[in-house]
Amino acid sequence: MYEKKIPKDFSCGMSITFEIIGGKWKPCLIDSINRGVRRPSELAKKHPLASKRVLNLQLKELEAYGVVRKIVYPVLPPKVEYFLTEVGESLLPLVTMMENWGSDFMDDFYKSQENMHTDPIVKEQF
Amino acid sequence: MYEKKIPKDFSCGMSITFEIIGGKWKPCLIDSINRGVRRPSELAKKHPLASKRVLNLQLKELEAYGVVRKIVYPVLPPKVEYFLTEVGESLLPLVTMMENWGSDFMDDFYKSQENMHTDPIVKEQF
DNA sequence: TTACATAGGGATAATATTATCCCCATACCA
DNA sequence: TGGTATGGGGATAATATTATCCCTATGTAA
Repeated sequence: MYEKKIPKDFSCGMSITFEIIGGKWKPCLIDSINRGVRRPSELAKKHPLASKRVLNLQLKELEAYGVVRKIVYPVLPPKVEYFLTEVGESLLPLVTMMENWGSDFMDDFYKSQENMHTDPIVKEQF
Repeated sequence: MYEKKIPKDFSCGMSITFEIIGGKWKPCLIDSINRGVRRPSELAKKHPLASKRVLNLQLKELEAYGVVRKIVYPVLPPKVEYFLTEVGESLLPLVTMMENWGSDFMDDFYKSQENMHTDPIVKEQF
């Protein structure tokens, strides 16, 4: 965490939603925790492309916003588990919908990447 | 546009969805265009907090991905209109859902910002 | 002793995104 | 001539986000 210098405008719902799930790995974390992957080490194995550092940071934010709850067992070696709160569960339909839309759009997406520079339509008459 | 150096991983739908609507003003633009605000100058007036520069950039990306279609009328002063494509319209339920979720969560959100540093739960017995 | 597993975070570098400012072109109007 | 409206973008600065590396702590097992 560091101090933000550009004040964020949270007047519309969209900006809040993005603040909550806008991190690179947050939706993945929510999904994984929901599927029963609860411990940090397990989450790290599940997302090898993400550094542990970032996963920790994003879990911390999710916890701060009440999306996940963290349970620390006072044992050694340490044991920690994350669970979705009610708020976190209420995000699941949204996360699912975003995942599904992206999957459906995937084919078009790759095509649009090929011809990235198409000319705009110019209407000659109107 | 500039060359990205960290290759993005578009293997899951979520990452694609974020690529499409992940910009700061993209959901706002999609929503506004859907509501009939089609011309760049109108969009700029509707979103005074955004610089025209960024709006242009994000409109360009939306166009490149086939979310909006740009129509240029060859007149002076210039006239341009943006419309949602089918793909763009298919995003509307998602955008609406994100907006609604954020609005519903808004109260909790402000509370969670007040006590941002809560202690994690420590289970003494398990 | 050494290594391992576990969870966490400091310090810094790299990259990505957005903000700011200022310029272009052109028809019209006063 | 000078100002206005319109759409667009270059150059650069500021900020935000993520990546990399490496260190802490501790009980257990080899």
